[in-house]
Amino acid sequence: MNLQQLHQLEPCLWTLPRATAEKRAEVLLYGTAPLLVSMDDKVLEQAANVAFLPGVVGASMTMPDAHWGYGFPIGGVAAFDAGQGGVISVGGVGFDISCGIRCLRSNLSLQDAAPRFNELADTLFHAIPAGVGEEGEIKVNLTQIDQILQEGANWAVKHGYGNTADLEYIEEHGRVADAVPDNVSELAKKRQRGEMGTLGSGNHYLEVQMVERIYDAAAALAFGLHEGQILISIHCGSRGLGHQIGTEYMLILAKAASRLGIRLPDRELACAPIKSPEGQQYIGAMNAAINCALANRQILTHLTRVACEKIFRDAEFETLFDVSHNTCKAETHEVDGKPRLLHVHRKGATRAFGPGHPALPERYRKVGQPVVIGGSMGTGSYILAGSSGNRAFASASHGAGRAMSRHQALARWKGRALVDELAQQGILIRTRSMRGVAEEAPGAYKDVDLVAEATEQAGLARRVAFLRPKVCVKG
DNA sequence: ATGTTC
Repeated sequence: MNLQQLHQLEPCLWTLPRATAEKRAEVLLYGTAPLLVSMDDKVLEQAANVAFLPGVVGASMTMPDAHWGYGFPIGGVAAFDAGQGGVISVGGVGFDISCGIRCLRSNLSLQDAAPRFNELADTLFHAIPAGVGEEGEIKVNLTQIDQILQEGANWAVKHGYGNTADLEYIEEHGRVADAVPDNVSELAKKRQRGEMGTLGSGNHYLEVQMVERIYDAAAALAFGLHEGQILISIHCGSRGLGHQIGTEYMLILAKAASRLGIRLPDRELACAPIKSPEGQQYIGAMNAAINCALANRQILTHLTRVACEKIFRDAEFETLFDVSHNTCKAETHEVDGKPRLLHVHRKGATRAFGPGHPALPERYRKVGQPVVIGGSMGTGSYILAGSSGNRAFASASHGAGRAMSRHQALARWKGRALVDELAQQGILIRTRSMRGVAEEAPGAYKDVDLVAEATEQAGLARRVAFLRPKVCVKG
């Protein structure tokens, strides 16, 4: 991205100046100059396109890890006011609805665990179904799917996957309201029958990590983190069901936009007014998919515990938090001094409520919401805490963010060589797809350290801990 | 991201 066309407002905040006659909202890009320079021009173009959508409030924004996505940039945040013709967009949520990260903290130290990492890697690889279309041993029927879409992680706990303590540390306590299973097609539901408790593919993973560095002692204490501690992070989403909903509603919302005469700067921005029948229908289906993803991560949490207990008999894994980073949520935010109910699209962006937010579990309320920046394979991840100040409608970065396409990565790296290289660095990879590993090469991503640093400098969230990967089951 | 070109 060429920075000449931008105006720098702060060290980590940039804007695209408006032409006088132009009727669009502001465009705000969070990040350092080097991160922005490394981004494709498409990111700016897409963020500017979003600023033209009806009812956008404040600004169309991008996080420091942004990259080119379908319609909206990944790492994009935009809020809409239903009362002002605001829209809901499939591309603003993403196809992997409620993709996110479940983070578990353990009572194991690196010293305890390291001698058995090989065995742990094999056991987790065996216990966690991963790969495109891969099904697990758990089969559910369509009636049960409807219950899952309604009850989210609560359904999983009720059926023996994990415990009620987990629920307190999931966004919305594991279940979002206003899910409408009837708005989800039978095909979407059928695709999901064998995919509950599966990891999926692409950038999804299960990683065993060690807390290598603490940045904020008070927040680390609240989050139950200390140096040398073993954590497990599970990155996955709503699998076939969410993807099928995205595919179907892309068409439905495109037709609605055309029927209502909404002019789209890019056809990939298919959207409908929040108040329209199609908009409401999608919101009901999307919420159902969020519950599906929350249930999926809850089941995976259980499978992870069972696998770990085979190796470490006294191991305990508590849910630190579960963040979603592909959602649209109705939230109240203060705009020009007045509270307003807004539909906040976060696509490849994490909700990051600051200290004192009433939605946070009591244990974390003083320090802010745990935010996870999942790094690329083998580089490391960060846990942060939401900052006060409510910047970007309380949002933060979600990962390292791609720096090159999957295609480019395939041309440049070989999966087998990467696995060997990472093993030399003490990182054990288990995968069914060497092609997937090549696509996910660490070099195909931005530097996660720079993303985390910029996230903090931009005032979006503050760093609490750095996690070093040890074992990675790759989707 | 995705029963990876229904």
